Amino acid sequence: MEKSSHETIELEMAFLVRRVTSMTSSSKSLGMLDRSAYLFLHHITSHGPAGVKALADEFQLDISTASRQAAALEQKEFLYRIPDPHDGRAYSLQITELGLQEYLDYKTIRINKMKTVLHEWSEDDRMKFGELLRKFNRSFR
Amino acid sequence: MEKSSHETIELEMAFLVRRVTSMTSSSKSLGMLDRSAYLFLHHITSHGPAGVKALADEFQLDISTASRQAAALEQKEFLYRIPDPHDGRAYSLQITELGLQEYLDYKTIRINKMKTVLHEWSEDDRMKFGELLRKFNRSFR
DNA sequence: ACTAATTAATTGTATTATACAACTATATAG
DNA sequence: CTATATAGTTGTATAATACAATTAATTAGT
Repeated sequence: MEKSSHETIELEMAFLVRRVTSMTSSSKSLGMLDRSAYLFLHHITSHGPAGVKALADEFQLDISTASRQAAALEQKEFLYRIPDPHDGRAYSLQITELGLQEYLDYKTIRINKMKTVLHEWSEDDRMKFGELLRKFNRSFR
Repeated sequence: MEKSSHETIELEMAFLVRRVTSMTSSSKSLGMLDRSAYLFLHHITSHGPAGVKALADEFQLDISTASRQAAALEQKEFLYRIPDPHDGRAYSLQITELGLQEYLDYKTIRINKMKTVLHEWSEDDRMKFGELLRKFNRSFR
């Protein structure tokens, strides 16, 4: 009996998460950015400043988790906060020069890892894979 | 400037891991299997009994982590161990009826989740996605 | 206008997955 | 037959997460 496409995706997804997790945790030793930190910096870099709530929503994290991540990034001086002029409770998190530098450096490392892993693939397959991954992520929201 | 395929994959991969992690952690409340447990049961179910070392290698986990996972599964009576007749240090982990049941139940839940997420996709895209995910995972080893 | 309900964020606490290091017991090689 | 390697366990630490309680500010209902 052949595996259905759903079945294959379901299984390979479990594998994938394990593999990617192990890949990122091995490089963590060298003060690397963790996954959420990377996503935060990416989001702020490409969509502009955001508050803790917005980041939590975007990444389906509990607000408390997002708050701690933001605090950690602020403490490392990768982000700084300015109070929202219209709402005394809220802050806007902005990226610092140092944060941007760190983000770009880490991104380069990640892209190079991908290049290594995918160097034998056809450009066609790589494009298709990227496209389907994006589509899959969008299907989730 | 267009994103390169590597760049797209790199970014979407970070998203994906976050999404999938959040999906599985939300269902965890109901005594669901965690990711590694699921992978262990899958592996033993489809490749036969295995020792802690083999499982650790297969999933690129530290042996201590694999040992604890195995112990947890044994404690829940999803696995049982029999001593290796040729090596007094080693054990072979086998799946119990209960473990198999749990594995199959959880698998069904996961597949159904995938069906929900992917119901608007063409079967072509689903097949291609599954295929590329498998290929990606194999590229990693 | 004033109390009630809502919201943004933080902090306390617990859990889980993980790694690394130290250790035990067995097996294999010089 | 000693020295080294291997399978597995246990101690300890860390990171990412969620949930609950709390604080301070905003918005809505009467």
